[in-house]
Amino acid sequence: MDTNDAKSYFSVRLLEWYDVHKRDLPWRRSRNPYYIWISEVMLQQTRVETVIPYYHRFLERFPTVEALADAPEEQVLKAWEGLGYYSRARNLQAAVREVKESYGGRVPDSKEEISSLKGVGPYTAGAVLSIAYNKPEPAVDGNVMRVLSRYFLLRDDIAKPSTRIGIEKLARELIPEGKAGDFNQALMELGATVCTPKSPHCLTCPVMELCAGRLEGIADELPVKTKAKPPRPERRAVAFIEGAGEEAGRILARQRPKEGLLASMWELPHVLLPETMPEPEAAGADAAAMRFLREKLAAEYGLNVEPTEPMMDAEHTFSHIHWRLRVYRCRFLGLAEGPAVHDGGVANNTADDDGLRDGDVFLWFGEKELGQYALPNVFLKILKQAGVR
DNA sequence: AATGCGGGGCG
DNA sequence: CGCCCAGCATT
Repeated sequence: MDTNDAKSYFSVRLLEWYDVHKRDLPWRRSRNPYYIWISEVMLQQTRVETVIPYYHRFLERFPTVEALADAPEEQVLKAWEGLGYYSRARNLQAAVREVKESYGGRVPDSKEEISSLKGVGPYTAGAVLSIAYNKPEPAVDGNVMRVLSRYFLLRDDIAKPSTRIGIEKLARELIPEGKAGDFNQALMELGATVCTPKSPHCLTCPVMELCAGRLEGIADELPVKTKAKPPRPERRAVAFIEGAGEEAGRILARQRPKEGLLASMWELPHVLLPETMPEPEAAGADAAAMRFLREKLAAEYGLNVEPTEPMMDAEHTFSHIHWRLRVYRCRFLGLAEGPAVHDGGVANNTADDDGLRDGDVFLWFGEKELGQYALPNVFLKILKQAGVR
């Protein structure tokens, strides 16, 4: 069996299979490059079932390049709330604004131009060019690297950037004339539904007969991938601060800095507990944590509270940090006020170890604010469990 | 090349 | 409940 035979067999059988087995997905009902682009950005690191409701809501709110370009960033972030990797939303809007200004609102169809847009890397560029414009460009994501590693028995570590380059070259050679969009989607579809990471369904695979990984009996050991290092643990004390009088029933929230982790998102104020603090189970741990929380919030933000009792625990794992949160109910005493940065908010500028902050914004959160500003899922869950709405 | 950046699903 | 999934930007 010649390698070229294995290649053409793969492409032909895969396309036949896709024609019969492709899922009916919302973004497959259109060739609108803007729609395809939105779906591809949402699908980065995110599974299809999660994306579908976001995709519908996002396009309902921002139906065109123009609409998204002209929207306040705050609304875009809110529409992205819960999807994670929020820089995707920020980059997407920056890119769409560039498309409006420099390309007359038309999503560019050349590799160079589309790749120059913020948040558009090799995968997204190839996906939009092939699916929306049927250009013969590879679109290599994790699915594709897994499928091709198995079929061609590639033992290179897919965690290495150089491996992706090599697989892109291979994928480019596999694209049948005039069928780039369907072929790339077929490759990813196979990875998502048949050639799955664990216990692949080889017996229903359209290319099983010539799959080198299966024939060698090691399909489920491929692809080779070095493991990521485990997230560093952090324990944090969270302040649940209920308003009184005019602010009764509302909770004090803080907007995070414009850059870094969860940029610009809203959250309940919290502080990192030193590793020297006693474990939560230890006697006196809560008393120590509440004292630390009070002192740190005052020093860091000029926020004066009196923690009264532990309310609940929560956990949240990022790829690189693991948060163990303990939420403490607090009595609000006052906030040193600075110039208001956010409409209706209370801003406070304080110096800390890093120098002057760019302005800490606090805001009482009620139903209206919850519907308007974006919070990470972990804080949404805390508020929901506390009965705030 | 290594690291920062969320959230969800599965066995 | 521990483990796995993984594009793009920055450094």
